[in-house]
Amino acid sequence: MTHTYQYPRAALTVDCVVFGFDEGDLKVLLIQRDLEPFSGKWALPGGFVHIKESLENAARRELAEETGLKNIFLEQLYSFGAPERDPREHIVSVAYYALVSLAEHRPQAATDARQAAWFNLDDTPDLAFDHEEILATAIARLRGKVRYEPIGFELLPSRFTLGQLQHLYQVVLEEKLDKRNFRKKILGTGLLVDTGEIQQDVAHRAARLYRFDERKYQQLRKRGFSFWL
Amino acid sequence: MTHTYQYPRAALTVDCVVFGFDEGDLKVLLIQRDLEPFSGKWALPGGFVHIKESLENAARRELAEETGLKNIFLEQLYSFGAPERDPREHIVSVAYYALVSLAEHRPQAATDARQAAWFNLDDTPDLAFDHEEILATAIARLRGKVRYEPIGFELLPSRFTLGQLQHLYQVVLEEKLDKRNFRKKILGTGLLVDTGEIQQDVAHRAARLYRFDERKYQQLRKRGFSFWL
DNA sequence: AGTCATTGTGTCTAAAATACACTATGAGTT
DNA sequence: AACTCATAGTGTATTTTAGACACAATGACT
Repeated sequence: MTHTYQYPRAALTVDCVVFGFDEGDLKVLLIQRDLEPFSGKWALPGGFVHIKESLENAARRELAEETGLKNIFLEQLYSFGAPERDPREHIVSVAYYALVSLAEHRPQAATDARQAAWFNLDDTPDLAFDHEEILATAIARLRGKVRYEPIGFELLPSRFTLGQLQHLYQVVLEEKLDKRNFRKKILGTGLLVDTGEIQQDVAHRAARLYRFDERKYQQLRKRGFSFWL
Repeated sequence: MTHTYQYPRAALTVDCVVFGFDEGDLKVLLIQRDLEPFSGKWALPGGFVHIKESLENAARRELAEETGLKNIFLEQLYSFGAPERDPREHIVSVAYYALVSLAEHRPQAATDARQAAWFNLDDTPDLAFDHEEILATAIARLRGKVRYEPIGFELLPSRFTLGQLQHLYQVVLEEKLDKRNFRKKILGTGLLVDTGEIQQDVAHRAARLYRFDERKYQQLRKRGFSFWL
């Protein structure tokens, strides 16, 4: 069955930049294309938006189909519509970015045949289409946003140590932070709750585990509080 | 002539939230629709994206056609794609926001037959489609961005007084600012150049006219400087 | 000469950011 | 048992930045 319109229409896709954090490095999830164009090249997970499907739903559906990831933090990034961005025809892509904790969303066996793999951010292969530009835009957004919204927690397991949190911020912001000042500031927000538990199986003094108090953050935010780092 | 595709496609539009500032108030430019759906209702200027046209070009073309505005500050805002946002069919809209100085882009005789008018932000009519949501998103973006990027200048004439600038910030941020502290901070950035001229035709002491030093800002920005207010 | 609206200017105080170094813990090694 | 190693955990003094605050200067208009 075919569909006919009076004027030509661009096709519409979604692409997702999935960031993962894993004791040490910030990574991005890529899939290897098995179809033309750019068959064999690495690309961001994504695909065509179905008719009568919201953009965010399309992004979540494609993520689930191509990478198995569900119920994760996902936010719209930017829309890319340069006419020559796809060699076939004019395809407009609405990009999203997602944050996951690698500890809680394990090795990502792609549910579908395509190969999916995590790449260190400073060691990514050449990407298909304009996906390098999309990735660069996503990195810039993550760096900018992590300072004034508590989204960094999405990259950590639900219980984490202050050391892990500081390390995450150092990797994302690409700058060294002072331990005492960092702890003072982050605990000063009152948004971290000491779970009473401590780290297990580490070859050094075990640290306390904290969790982020989402409820409290939402309450404070309504009253004009803003998160800063 | 018609165009046929294997799968149904959503249509693609752009919509523009044009903010104008005029000695006193922040306004938004709306047009009155002359076609169904929502004929007679006010709406954001915008229209269908042509095939092989970039999104930003489409926004600039529609702005020129519907409002006569050209060569203005324009930035992508967000994409709206809820399936029921247009009663006819699934139409995805990429929204942009624009900033103009009303002093330099005068009363806006719409070039095309449609009526265009500036509305005070706290006195806007009911809008067609989901344009109220788009407008709210644009206001939030403007408020957020004005603090850490020097985009406020786009709303003023190229030469302006510190009083006008302070007033603009007060209106956008909806808070009162201390005159001496404001001047100290804004002059402290080194990004304002005293043109040596002074205001004409005012019924009180005439103020110095400044201009924003765009070149210097771009240089500083490369070296990691960030604008704060 | 006086009124009016707005410009333009400096200091003191409070708050926040930054710099900085040692002891504590517990696993692993000898 | 003693030692090494890696990381956790803690406080103060200094510098920087933000915020409060009041009055004289200008120039058009009456």
